[in-house]
Amino acid sequence: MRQKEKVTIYDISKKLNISAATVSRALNDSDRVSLKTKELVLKTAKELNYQQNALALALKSGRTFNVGVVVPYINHTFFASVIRGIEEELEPKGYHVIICQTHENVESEAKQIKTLLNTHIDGIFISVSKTTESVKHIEEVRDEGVPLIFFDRKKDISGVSSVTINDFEGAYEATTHLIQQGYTNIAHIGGDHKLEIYKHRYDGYIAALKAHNLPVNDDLLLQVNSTVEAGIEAVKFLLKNNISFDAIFSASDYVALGGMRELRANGFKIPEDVGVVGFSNEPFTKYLERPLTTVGQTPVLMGQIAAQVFLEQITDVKKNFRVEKKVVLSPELYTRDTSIKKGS
Amino acid sequence: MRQKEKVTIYDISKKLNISAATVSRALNDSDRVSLKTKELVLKTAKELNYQQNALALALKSGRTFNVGVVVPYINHTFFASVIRGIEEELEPKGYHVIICQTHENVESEAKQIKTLLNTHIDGIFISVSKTTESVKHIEEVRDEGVPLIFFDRKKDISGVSSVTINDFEGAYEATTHLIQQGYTNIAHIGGDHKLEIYKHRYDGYIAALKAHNLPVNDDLLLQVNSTVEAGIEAVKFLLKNNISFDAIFSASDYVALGGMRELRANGFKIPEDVGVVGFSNEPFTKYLERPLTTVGQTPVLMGQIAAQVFLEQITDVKKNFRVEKKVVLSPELYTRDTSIKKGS
DNA sequence: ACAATTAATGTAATCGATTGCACGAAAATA
DNA sequence: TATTTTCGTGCAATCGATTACATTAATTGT
Repeated sequence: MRQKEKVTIYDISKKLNISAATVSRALNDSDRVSLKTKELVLKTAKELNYQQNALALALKSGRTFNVGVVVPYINHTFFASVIRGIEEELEPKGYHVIICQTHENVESEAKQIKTLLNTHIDGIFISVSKTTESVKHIEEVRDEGVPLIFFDRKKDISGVSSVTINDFEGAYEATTHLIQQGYTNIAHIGGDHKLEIYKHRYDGYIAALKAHNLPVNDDLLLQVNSTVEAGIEAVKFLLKNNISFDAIFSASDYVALGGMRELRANGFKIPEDVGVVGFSNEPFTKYLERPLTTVGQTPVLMGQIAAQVFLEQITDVKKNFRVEKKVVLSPELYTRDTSIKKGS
Repeated sequence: MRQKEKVTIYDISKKLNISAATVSRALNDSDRVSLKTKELVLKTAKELNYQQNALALALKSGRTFNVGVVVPYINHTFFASVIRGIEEELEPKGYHVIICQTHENVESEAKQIKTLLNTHIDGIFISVSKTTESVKHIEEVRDEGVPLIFFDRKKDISGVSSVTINDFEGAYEATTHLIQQGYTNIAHIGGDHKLEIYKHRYDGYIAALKAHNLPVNDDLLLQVNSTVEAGIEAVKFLLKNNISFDAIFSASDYVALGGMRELRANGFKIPEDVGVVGFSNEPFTKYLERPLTTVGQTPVLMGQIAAQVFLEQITDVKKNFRVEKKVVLSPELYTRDTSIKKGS
């Protein structure tokens, strides 16, 4: 019921009739303590089940061994997997991961960062929200000297490292794959270009068309939210306006799913009449009766690498210089049923 | 580059030529400070952009406003959603959530808890790993006087609160639904009974059969891991041994999915030849071309309630008594395509 | 006008660990 | 033997905020 009184170095020092300073030095294996006392201290520390008080240490040293991760939503598979990657890499080094979600809201994002800074975390990992335009709250982190690492969704801020996916390449490959399968009239249902990732996917799509001498048709370009419903609406819009197309490259698996629903509802066969490629390799894509071709992003790896960049960064900070490291991971196309024309 | 020097109450006290004690009292709105100084302090605090040092406060008060959440895997939708619920409830009260994953490994679980305790968190939420049998490491938390709340997967320990789903009821309803649809030969592919949840789901299944005067056939009872592959294997096993069945109630959506794959591969039609019901309402279940009937668990709500129980607990601890609160949430059956016989 | 309250502020200890400086004792050197 | 090193410890300040207790100043009552 009542708190067990914690054992401190003073308890050890009293028991052995030596000063707390010596105990501290012994526990830290300082070479200024005799072997005899060192062993004695270590022994009694074990006996009394001494646990170092992390708070006192943090107050003194300024390091908490806590890092913060800020994401739009933690129960989105992608972000949860990145967090897992970070956690797996940092946990063995004694770090704890504090997670925060912004619900795609800048104000929330700014507030979360503020409280994280106040909690004296040793570093921050962030994937910015869709609504983030001003980056003042992010620059503040950098200016306080706290290591900051962007992952997936970044902003261009000098002196900040980032780990991202090569969205351009992923989109280019996906589009090229559709072209090679014989599709020539490929629609692109993308997302808001305020987020770099969607801009890059768009660019990759355009580049692939041009590389294969296909015309770019503005009618085939849409920007929608990343939901099943938005996908349904997008395809409805295309059909209603009699815009003809024989394939869809979607910047979101959810949108692709919605789109396929609507296409089937209108009698279109996939992949015979319309080929479909999504983006993200969401877990559900491979469980569909007709598994969806999609671009995979290796989120766990992304988290691990972000963590490694952080670890490099803190040793650099000690040396009092800042490196700006930009890591770009290659995506992988998972070629599945929805984009393979029969007999080809 | 270099750390901005943090502003402390001493900076304020120097600037105003008053003692740090008065500053502290003013900031805490004590009634032992004159209104004049109070305003003055508040004003200069804002001017200097003073931020309370959470570490110093934690060291003094023993409260860190951090809580720990221990789950098997954080990128499983269910757990991620529970965490989200906890986070949403506690964040407005100034708490931070520290997450840890055990990878279904007791040793890891024990270690995580140990380091959490050492970080002086204010409470721990835990869903135990599959391999957890001894509960010493968990009792230690209770004995240290740290509020502890089980969610979903619990162990019976006196003096510890829990928030769970009524798995019995969920299984009972799912099975009853199949019976009402006209299925009479229902197999149950469950999980290891070491986890209470699987035992309860099994019990619910049995109870439903008995309530409808259906015989319990041991051949129709399997225990497997919660994976697609295990589902495939399970159905293969049933078919190979010529065990006839016209429905499957699975304790896992993944297993149900694998089972359906294998059934279709063998020419069975779902739901005409075999009805299928899963458990968990994983996101993918509703995106299947033939959406899966499944039992939903309201994980976000579970997290929120767990958080509320925690908040009650800490006020109780102050009053120096412990309440053991057991909250059991009702699951909800999502009736979808895989269990509705045509024309019925 | 003087004692008794009350109001406002200051002093110093505390939370637990770390660390520069100082001190005494033993060992090495002259 | 006298003197300088070296070695092991202890003292006390520090990190930043809180709070019991002490102290001073202002106010009230008689």
